Amino acid sequence: MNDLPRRPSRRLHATIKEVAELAGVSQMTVSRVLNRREAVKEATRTRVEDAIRELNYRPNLLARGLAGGKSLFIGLVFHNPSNTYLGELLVGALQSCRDEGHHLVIEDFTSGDIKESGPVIVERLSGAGLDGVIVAPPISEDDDILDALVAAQIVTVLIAPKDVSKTDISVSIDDAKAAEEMTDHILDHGHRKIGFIRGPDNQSSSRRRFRGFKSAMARHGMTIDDSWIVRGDYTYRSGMLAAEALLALPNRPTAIFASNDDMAAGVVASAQRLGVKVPDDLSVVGFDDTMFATSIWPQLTTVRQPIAEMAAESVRLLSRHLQTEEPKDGNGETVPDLLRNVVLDVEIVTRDSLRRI
Amino acid sequence: MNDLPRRPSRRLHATIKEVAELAGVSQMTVSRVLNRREAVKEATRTRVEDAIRELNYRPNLLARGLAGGKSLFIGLVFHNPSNTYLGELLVGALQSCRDEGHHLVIEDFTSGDIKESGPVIVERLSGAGLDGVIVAPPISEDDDILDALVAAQIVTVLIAPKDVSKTDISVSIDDAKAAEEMTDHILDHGHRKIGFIRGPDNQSSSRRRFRGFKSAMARHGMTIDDSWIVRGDYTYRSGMLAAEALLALPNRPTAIFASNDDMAAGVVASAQRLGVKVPDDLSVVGFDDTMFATSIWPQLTTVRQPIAEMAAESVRLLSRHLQTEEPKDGNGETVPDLLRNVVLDVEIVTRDSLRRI
DNA sequence: CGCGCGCTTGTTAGCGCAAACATTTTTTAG
DNA sequence: CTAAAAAATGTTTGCGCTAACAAGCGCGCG
Repeated sequence: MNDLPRRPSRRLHATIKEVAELAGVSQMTVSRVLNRREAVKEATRTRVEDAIRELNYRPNLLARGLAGGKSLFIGLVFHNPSNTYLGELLVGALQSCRDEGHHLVIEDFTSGDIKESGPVIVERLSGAGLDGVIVAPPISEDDDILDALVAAQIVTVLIAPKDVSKTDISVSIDDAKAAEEMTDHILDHGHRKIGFIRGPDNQSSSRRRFRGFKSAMARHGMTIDDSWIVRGDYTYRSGMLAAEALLALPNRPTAIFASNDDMAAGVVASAQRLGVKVPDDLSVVGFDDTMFATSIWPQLTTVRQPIAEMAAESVRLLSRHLQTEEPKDGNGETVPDLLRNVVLDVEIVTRDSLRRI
Repeated sequence: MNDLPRRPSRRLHATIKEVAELAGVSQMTVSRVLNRREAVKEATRTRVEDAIRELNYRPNLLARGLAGGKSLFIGLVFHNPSNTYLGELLVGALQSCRDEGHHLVIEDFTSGDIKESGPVIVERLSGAGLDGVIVAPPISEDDDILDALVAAQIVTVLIAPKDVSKTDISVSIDDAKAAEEMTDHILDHGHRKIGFIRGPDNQSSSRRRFRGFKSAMARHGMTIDDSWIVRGDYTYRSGMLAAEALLALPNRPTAIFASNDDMAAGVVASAQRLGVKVPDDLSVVGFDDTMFATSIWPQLTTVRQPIAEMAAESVRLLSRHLQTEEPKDGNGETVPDLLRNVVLDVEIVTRDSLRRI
């Protein structure tokens, strides 16, 4: 009868208190070790770290958040992203949120009309009690919404914004440089006749990718045949159409650089339909490394955007700014040189759709 | 000069204390109203609810979790899902987590070898201090891992499991029925010669879909020509290959039912390559309604799986079980008739790849 | 040699909420 | 109409952690 402990399903996790006891220090010291912001003597720190390891201690995020006073809620705002993109975004953001002790609140504005939703979005966000928001494209390109966000004094991190100003916080990749590298890559494979499928002009990434292509070509002293530049709109269908146009040319390109994977997939489909073998008769490369790239056959050589990493970095940036930006009433203590605009590296992934000639 | 509002970034959120004051009751009473488990007089409840509304009070999840002793962390376990699937899964789960006051912890086992990871996965999960986990396919079909989970006494909800036993908690769709309906749908469009592309045999969904197809055909008194049944493996490439086989047949089908969208997309690509127009010369339908369905051209008529809803429901189920299943010492109070196996409805979405003949 | 200063560590006081127990009010029964 | 049970509400306590301040310690300098 004595065998009923009062707490049957008690937390198996050690608390900071137990760590403190084992290490022979106060809880506060343990907390300091955990948060690495204040000085702790090397010997003490080691002792504490050993105790942490021994007890397999993991701080309780709830308690930490509560005590710290920060509500720790971060919003992730998006509008009709591809599921692919969203999946990666979420994984990255979530990962980072865990590390930083934040909570992700999903704010999907897909249903609404993006035009009208500036104020609506802002209202919903500020009503949600969020400490800050991360804005994914294409909302991150929408001036109206951005203005509204600024006006509402919501700390905001933009992913792949139209242009980085000093006023905003952002994470992006260097589309132009990436496109340049990919163009170099194609040229390295011996191609000289390279077709390019542009994206829609209203997306800044699209413009930057085209610019990168042009400058690589220029750098190599190649002239660009205007008929080899076709405009698409980032859809599969537009890729198909563009490929039909390109392949109907008397002097047709040996390689096509589509500015995203959807269009590249469309190109491959069109080529196959027209009896043009990829990559034997035609090389095709894309951009983004979405699921399309590996789902179709042949798999696409493309540029991998570190979407998850961008999201993770956004959370980190936001977190840091949230911690510092507490306006201390009047005392306009300027935030030091906090990173505001991070540009992440991009990588060319080689698969089967580009061949050396 | 109407200067700065008092506290620029001070907690905009009311606390339970303020609500209590406004309603003229104790904090505890407010808490009771919020948690609806104990008796509160109608009049009091109304007063409290008014106060809550007036102050726009929202309970602090952190504090609630801390005080309640439940850590509220739910794990979502997956292995190499398509990003599409993952995106939907996450959105649904996250949504529901918010409603239920849980926190989602992403556990991605993509990197590891699924074969060997049974114990590893379990260890990582129990080490993470999770209260329960949701297991997405294909892990939810892996007996070893499931057994390990059961042995470790981790409360688990399976999404689309191999088969629903009385012992587990699951959310699934009725693949067979969905396939049956889609087959009816194709037949309704006048097709009599219907090719079917099976998925891999080791995935139970694949088998169920095939079964559904067969029973619909049988119900309509149609005999199935064996040469019209081709095996694929759920990949685009296998869809292409299958279509080539099917279209090379002397008496070829007028419609092809691929058991997922990836293969359906492959079929469309192959057909186009062979000069067979979709949907004019050949109708194609898929299953899942992934991003492929709308990305390619023509867009696929397919069966939409409510993935987000399944994830959301999983969280709800788990939450309910977590609340009830607290082993109350000896007193084996059986959980009442808690829902254990939920089957969600599926919907046929009509787009452009199926045509009436 | 003593004061003060910087470095390191400890102490105290909650964060917002719900569990456990205490108290008051209402209902029921005799 | 009163005692006891039941229902409704209040009080206290502490979840695990960190902020803010206090205290101990060693050191250099006048």
